[in-house]
Amino acid sequence: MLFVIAAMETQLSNGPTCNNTSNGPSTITNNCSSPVESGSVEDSKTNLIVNYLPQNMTQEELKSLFGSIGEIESCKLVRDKITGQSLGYGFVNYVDPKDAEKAINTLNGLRLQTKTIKVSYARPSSASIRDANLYVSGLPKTMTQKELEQLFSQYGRIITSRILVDQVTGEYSVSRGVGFIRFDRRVEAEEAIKGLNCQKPPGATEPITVKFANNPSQKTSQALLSQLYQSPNRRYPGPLAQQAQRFRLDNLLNMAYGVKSRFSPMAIDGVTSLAGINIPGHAGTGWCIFVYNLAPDADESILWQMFGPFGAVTNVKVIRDFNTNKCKGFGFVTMTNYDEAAVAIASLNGYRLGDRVLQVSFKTNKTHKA
DNA sequence: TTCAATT
Repeated sequence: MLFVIAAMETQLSNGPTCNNTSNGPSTITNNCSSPVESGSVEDSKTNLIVNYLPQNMTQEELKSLFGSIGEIESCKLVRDKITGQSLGYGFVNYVDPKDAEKAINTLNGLRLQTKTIKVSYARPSSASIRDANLYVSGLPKTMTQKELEQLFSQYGRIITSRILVDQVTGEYSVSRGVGFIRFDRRVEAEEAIKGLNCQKPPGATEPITVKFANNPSQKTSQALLSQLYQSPNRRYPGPLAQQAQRFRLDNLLNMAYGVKSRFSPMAIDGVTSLAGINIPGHAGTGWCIFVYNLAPDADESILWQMFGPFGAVTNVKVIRDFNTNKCKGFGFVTMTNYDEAAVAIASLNGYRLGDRVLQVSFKTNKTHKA
């Protein structure tokens, strides 16, 4: 894979900047790559951490890219211990501190494929900065990243923060009420949990949940396997498939002849985020469907198989217990088109899967319970 | 038995 230097962004004259693009966490506070932040004498002036690297970028390519700035003492792409997959970040240690500074000024914010890389000074490796990452849920949908940081900053220095959003449509995006806060030190994260878990943020009606984040590297083999189903085959025997196929054919005919289905609230689709009105199941770009009464051993593939034949499915999720990894009895499916989602619901609600009768509906806005 | 979420 080649990385085109010509795609380099105009960071050259701007100096160190924070990466506030949508593909990675970012700090609001303007300290994320400034040399001034390294107050400690122990802080290296040559060692850089590079975040948000494209998944397929190799250590050699990382070295090649950063070697264009100056002589590199060492370079390491961090990989998953088991799978060998890149974890999307790495370290580059220069011989000359001036080159490290130059690399920040030149390469921070560089766009590589779908990513915008972040280049900043690495903090000294130590036990105290490990496991300082928090997962926060139940946030008010109106809370901004800045407000999130303000809430947590009383407990320590925030390294990165992020609020997860539904897929961005133009300028608009909707918070999923879930986010991350990485503190400088673990003790700060512990204090934040004590102080904020199960507490209502100012003005909020519901308490938030604050806990240590999962380690992303311990992504289960099950989760990795489920990615193989991102291209589900559409073979699904039985009358259901025929119903689904007939509907798809109807859709094609409608498109060809300009016939508008009696469903299709497409007109509302484009304005929901502007008007702030809530339509069941509607989340930014698709229609979220609640599937209830799944078996404990249900997995993502069954959802792909059931819903795929009805049309464009962008996401499926089986909700599992964190400890047992067994399905908690429900899951979610996101479909792009209202018509297809509506037919899928009409067809699959009451459907017998094994010895269970499924209940399928648009997702409602039942409130978060910690 | 009825609505999550893990950059």
